[in-house]
Amino acid sequence: MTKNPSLYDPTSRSLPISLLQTRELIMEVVRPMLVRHSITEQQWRVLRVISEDVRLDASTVAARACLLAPSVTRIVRALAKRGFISSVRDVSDKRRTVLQLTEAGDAFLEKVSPESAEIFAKLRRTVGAERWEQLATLLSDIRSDIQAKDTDQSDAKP
Amino acid sequence: MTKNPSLYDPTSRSLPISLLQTRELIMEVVRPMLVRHSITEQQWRVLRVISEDVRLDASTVAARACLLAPSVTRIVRALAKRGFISSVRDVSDKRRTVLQLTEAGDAFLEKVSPESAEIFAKLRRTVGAERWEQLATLLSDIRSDIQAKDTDQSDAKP
DNA sequence: TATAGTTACTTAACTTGTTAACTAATTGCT
DNA sequence: AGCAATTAGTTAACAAGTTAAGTAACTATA
Repeated sequence: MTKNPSLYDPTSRSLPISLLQTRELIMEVVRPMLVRHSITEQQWRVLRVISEDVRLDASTVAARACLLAPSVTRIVRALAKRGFISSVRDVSDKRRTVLQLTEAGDAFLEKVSPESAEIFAKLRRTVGAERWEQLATLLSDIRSDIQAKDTDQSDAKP
Repeated sequence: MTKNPSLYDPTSRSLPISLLQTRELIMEVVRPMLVRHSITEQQWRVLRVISEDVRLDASTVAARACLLAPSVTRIVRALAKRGFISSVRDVSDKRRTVLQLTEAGDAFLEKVSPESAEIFAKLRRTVGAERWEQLATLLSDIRSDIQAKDTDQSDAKP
């Protein structure tokens, strides 16, 4: 043990660990569904992110799905091979890749949707709808705060 | 895009994605410190978890640090090699490995501590102490709820 | 007290993520 | 216009996580 344990938050209150543990607990419930549909967590995230916009470039998808560029390259290849997304070079900026959901990808999302909805509805009931919403809002607000601070120049080097 | 986008939460409110994004944003600030001290995220988690108890077996550490058993085997080997922890076979149950922080491990934690504290103090100010605490509490409560539900037998098969 | 079943951990093979170097395209500067 | 600097994405080498099988130790039961 540490001589001075108070130097750190208990891991149960350390935000990075806590966020991870909580996510893990939720994913334990969700994962069997993803396995049944032969899709990985990361592919699922990418699919969800792409479904939210008409057209999105690979970098944006990477940022929103919390993935690095090389991972996205691989995942995009896998999803395109399966026919769920199309990956086309941007005409106005030929460095960029434009990703779009295909009909098949859309159909897949709609097929999985009821199962997913049920799982999350159950979780939401377990946790309580109010707290569930509270957490979603808190996380979103906190992300804004940190990002705003990251972006501003108040502590940039002179 | 999906024909029926309302089937899913926007990824910005999907709890699994949101938890990941928020953690990632925090870790971006913390990671450089870990790199400076030549320790990986996972090793750091294990060290923190072990420091909280006098003696802990490998399985408990795995659960608390959100790691799988094979990963813990490797990480324990690395941390033991560096002299930060001791890994001894339990005398009363020879299947178990008892992990303990060494003097050197303790010293390491105390060396890194001020840097870590400063980083988190800054983050906490950015986010607001109240919201920071609110999030820690919410996450802890929600974990309890899900775990309680997992453990109870109300929906077990007959 | 055998022994079937379970638990704790390790090892091995495979799959993913990560870092760094590379290509191609675009932008900014002079 | 010309060229350095930046950006988007890929590839390749390596490190980490994951799954499955294996070993050793313990527990419950007949």
